[in-house]
Amino acid sequence: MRNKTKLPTMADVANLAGVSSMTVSRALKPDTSVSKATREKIQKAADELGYVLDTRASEFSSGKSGFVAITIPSINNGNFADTVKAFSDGLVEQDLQVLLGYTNYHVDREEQLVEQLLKKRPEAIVVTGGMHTDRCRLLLENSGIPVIETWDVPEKPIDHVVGFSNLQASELMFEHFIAQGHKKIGFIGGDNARDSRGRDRYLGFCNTMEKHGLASDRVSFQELAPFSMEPGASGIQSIMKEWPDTEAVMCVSDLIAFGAITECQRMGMNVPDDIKIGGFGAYELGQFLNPSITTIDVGAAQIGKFAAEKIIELLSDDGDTKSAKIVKTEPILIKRQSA
Amino acid sequence: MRNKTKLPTMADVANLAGVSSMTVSRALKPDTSVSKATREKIQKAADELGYVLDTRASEFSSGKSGFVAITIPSINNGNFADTVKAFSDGLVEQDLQVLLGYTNYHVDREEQLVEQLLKKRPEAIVVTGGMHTDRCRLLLENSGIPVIETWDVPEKPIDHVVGFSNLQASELMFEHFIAQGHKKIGFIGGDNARDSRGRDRYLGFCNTMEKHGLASDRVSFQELAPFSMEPGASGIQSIMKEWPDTEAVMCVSDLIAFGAITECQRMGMNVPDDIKIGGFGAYELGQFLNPSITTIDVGAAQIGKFAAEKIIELLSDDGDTKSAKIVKTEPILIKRQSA
DNA sequence: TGTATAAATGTTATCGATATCAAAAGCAAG
DNA sequence: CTTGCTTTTGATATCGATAACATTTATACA
Repeated sequence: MRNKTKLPTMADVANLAGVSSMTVSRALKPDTSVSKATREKIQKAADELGYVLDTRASEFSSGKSGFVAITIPSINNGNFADTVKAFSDGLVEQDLQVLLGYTNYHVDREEQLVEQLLKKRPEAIVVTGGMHTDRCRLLLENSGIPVIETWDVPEKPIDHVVGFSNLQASELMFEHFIAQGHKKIGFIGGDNARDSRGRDRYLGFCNTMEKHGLASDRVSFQELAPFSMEPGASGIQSIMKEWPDTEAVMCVSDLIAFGAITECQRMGMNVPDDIKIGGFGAYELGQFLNPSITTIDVGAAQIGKFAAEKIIELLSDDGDTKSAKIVKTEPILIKRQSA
Repeated sequence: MRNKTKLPTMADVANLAGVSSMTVSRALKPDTSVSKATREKIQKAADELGYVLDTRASEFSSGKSGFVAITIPSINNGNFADTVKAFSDGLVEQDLQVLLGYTNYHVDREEQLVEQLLKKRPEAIVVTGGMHTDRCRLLLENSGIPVIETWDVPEKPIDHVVGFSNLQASELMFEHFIAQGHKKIGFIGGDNARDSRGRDRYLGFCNTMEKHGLASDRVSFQELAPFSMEPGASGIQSIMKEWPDTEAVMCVSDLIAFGAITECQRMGMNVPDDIKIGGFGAYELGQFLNPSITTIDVGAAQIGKFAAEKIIELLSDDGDTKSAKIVKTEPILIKRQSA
């Protein structure tokens, strides 16, 4: 049955234990001066009433919310999940909880989300990427809390950054293709307007090709920004149809690469003998597929870990923070079978 | 620079706009009686100050927290991510936010998490599975809010349930194997002590085998409960080493099946010609792998959707709720290439 | 034993928004 | 222009915990 009666409050516990509510407040948190006997008495009373602290009141009163916010483009993406996991693991000890929101690769949704999150007065906020609406930027700038942009190195950072250059990262793959003697190279991407990191990877393609005097027209952009596998299949189909002599293709993520490789197999092509396919993100599945996927490891977990460390430092900030505002992680090429 | 000055409050906005803070409060939410002129004046003042509502104060004052809590075993799992996504999509319109926590398949961690979440006074809570510590159960029972257990049909539900029988679901696969004439059938699972849903799938194996007078000893349990692919590879290796004539194996999840299938390929075996491998969960990657993975679709998204609908109904509850306390989804076998 | 100091507990004011009730302003109809 | 109604706005108390300060009790040491 739905219990409509009011939940017990601290005052109820105080009454039952025969102390003041202030003493209850102290007894319920560690490292506060309450005698052992009193603490036990209060704990007993609290248990008896089934008392659970109301953090809404607590947060309101103390002015601290006890959590940090993080926004990611998609919840259903192993890379971002790794970042979030490392991030939250890094904050557990500080008694900081993580409030997670996902933007579905839409800046408008991000703006809405950031506003919602800020209303809850987090102690810091982490966002993915450096592309925001003007209002979102303003909200973040005026929030009065540390802001960390991740997974990218924006030209004009709002505050702190933990990320890497998606452009340089993708160049690693194309240099790898070119070093193997390939010239007819393609790229399968997503919606560049919505996903600036994907766009930068594409720009890495263009740059590298240009640098080596090669054409950069073998490109297929698939609609879906929430990366999944199907666009990889369609993407490779359309590239092979238009440019059947393509030698190597990089996909904007490993999931796309997965779709592309398995589609190649269904079309009777051998990867890597007939065509080389590279991915991005070092997803677990890339290790196990036959052929295993050559990819770029961007250190997704590391980003989360660094962001957590940064936040801990910023929140415990006695005086001025010494560490760099911009922390760069180093993407590396993981050479496997597919390319 | 870190802005240490206090953020503007509603009173500041009221001052600037020349009205009372109560009027500001009303102007900032829809469907409340404020004249158009006043509302615009207030909106202008709020924008000018960069005012963002403090929901901590708001929640505290109104007694409503505006969010619901959900716990899942692992953040890094497409199935649960689907449930969470559908769940949060279903609640967006109600202005209910979702606070997500993951238990890492540990009931102790779940207890801790549930307590943390309840402290924030959610308006409802959704947990995965029916296995809880005694204290966790008690906390949930005394919480005074709707509780929904999902992904399972517990024998003694706490309150509401949206789930399915993992035991019956896995039987579908074994009946499928047996209908094809196979007798030497195996199972690759995880840590049954921690994952009761995995254990039920194993029990489905035992039941079906027994029912048909077949042995159920071809089993490998891998340590990792946060399912990933590697255990599939080790699992199939150990089964094939001990029982080389095994004809069909079901894996406790598609990710395990993925690891098993690709490992078979590396060992030079053909799936499904040499051995049949089934999965569980209908993950996207199973559709694209060659061979595509025969699996059980449990309707992960549907579970989230139903849970959201239930919560909306329960929270808007004028009188007594009419709908069933227990909602069962219907797992189905998806026949593909691997089995 | 008495004084100094530390530890334990209590009192009061307060955080910022909102519920509730009260008052003022706007408006229609006679 | 006045009565009676609706719409809009305001004043005040309040949610439950905690910060800050005040007081009492315990402990140490001369």
